[in-house]
Amino acid sequence: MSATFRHCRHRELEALLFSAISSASSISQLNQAHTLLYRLGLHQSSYLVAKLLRRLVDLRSLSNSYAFAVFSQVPAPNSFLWTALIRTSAAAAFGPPCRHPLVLYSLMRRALPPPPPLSFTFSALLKFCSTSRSIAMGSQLHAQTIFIGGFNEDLFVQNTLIDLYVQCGQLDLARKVFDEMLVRDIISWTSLIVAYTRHGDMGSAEELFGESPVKDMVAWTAMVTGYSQNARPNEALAAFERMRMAGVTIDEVSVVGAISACAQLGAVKRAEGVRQIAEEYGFGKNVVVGSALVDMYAKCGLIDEARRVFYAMDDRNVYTYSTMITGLASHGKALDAIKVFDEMTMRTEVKPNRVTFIGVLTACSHAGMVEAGRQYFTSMSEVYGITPDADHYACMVDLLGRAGNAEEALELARTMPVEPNGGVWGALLGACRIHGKPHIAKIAAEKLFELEPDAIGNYVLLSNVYASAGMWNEVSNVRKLMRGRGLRKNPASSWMEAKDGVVHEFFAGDGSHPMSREIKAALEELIDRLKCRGYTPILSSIVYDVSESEKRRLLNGHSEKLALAFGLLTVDTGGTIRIVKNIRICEDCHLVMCLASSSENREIVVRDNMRFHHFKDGVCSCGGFW
DNA sequence: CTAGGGTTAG
Repeated sequence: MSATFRHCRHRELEALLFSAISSASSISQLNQAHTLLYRLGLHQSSYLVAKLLRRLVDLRSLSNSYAFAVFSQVPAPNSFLWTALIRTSAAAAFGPPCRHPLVLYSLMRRALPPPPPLSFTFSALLKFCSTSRSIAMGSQLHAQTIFIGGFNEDLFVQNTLIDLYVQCGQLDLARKVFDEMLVRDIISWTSLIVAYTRHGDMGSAEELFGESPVKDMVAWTAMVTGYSQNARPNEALAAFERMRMAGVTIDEVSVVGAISACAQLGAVKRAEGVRQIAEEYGFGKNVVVGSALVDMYAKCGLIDEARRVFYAMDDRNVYTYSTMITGLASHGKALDAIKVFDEMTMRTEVKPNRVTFIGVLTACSHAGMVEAGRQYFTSMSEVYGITPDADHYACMVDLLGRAGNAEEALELARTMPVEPNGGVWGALLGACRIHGKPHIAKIAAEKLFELEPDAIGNYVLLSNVYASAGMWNEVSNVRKLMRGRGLRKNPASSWMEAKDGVVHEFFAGDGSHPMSREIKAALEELIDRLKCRGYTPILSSIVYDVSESEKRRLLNGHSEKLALAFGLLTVDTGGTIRIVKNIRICEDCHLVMCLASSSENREIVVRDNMRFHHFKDGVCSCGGFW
């Protein structure tokens, strides 16, 4: 009777302490729980100590000596406790007195009577190999699993094997494990689907997704994010829509892929729709969702809405701040970007990272703030301990070159302590496009043709520099080079979202749009009105050696002008015309937008591949820096 | 226990 009672009390106490450990949210609370265990004589319980170790891993406050000390107090650790210790050691950078997970495993095998090894212990070892990318150790363990009875049907073991090979970049081996599995669950399918999406192989991902017998929220989300991360925003949104149609519930993670797809499209109506869904479910409070929304609004041209979301957030981390800074930079609001950076560094605990500095440096560059840019560049290593990499040097080359100092930019590219990448030479070539330095452009382009032989834009840029300088022989040489390498231009296009959310895309000189005739007429009328106000076409924007009248004809066929005319015809009076372009806006179109913004009394926002241009009352927010 | 997340220069 009293034994039963004592037993009951013991069980109750154990349950109480178990929940105390589970709810510990800091290392000091965990310490208190441990002290309690000690006082009550329960520090020898494998069950409770194993929970303690697992909580230690969850809290990421890993102290291996502490873990080992706690473990050592248990006289007869069972296999659960051993496994927890292995996990602790696998999660940390192990050092004395902690041992390597495999060593612990052999100690465990020696300490315990020889039972068949537990699958979850083995999974913990495999997981360790997977996180530490130890393919050699992992495949040895894999070989062992083959001889252990039941492991070929054990989902934990098999799924961890898939993960191991995926993490080590061995997709074929992961697929082999998957194909040979006797039983598969949704996790096996999804692991492999995600592996394909991360390798950019959406075809295989689609195939697997189609074949998988069950599709849950995570699997659907994997497809949505897969499309989004592979720059296929329309398909991402379509998948998101199908997912909701199929009645699958969504969570914070599911909406992020859709939000990021809207950011890529720059389509405001779609964006508002997805935002509404996110808010309906109350996901807006989540840091990741919030950061994605900030990015989405910034990339859709609604920088003030991005700012509102940013300031309404409760938690902001380095992603949130970097996104806001980069967003402001792309809209040419350098001072605001710097203000956000200062808020972050002076009033919060959030530490800037390398991406944050890329944002700050581009902000300076896009506003011509050379001295401020130099100071931030110096401070990043001296104050924040971040060593500038090639991307940061690219920003500096851009900063100097854009401001008209191509010689110093070239000098920096030549003397920088890390190997210059395509970004560095590309920034230099871009500077030459603005300031016309054919001899420097040639140096930059030669490096680029080696580093990025297939990047068509570099050839076009060089040929443009030569064309502006009237060096038609060199222009034709560049064109020959392009042809010789079998490169063809990505068609330039501009697109615009209509009132109903449908996206209309325009190509240069293209007459396939249903309203094509009206658009052409409206454009001609507009150009005539602008000419009365002193507009002269900038013929040098056409880089072909053709007659002047042909140049005029080509200029008026530019896709952004077609989109502008479509906007003037369809956007309500007083509404902002928002155009997205896949390449940089040309000088003539830039001028036309400026003039049209005042003559038509319209705000026009153009997102090109680099940044935003806000045209209002005849001026552009870029201040001529683009 | 094992699957899905946001920022990057020309």
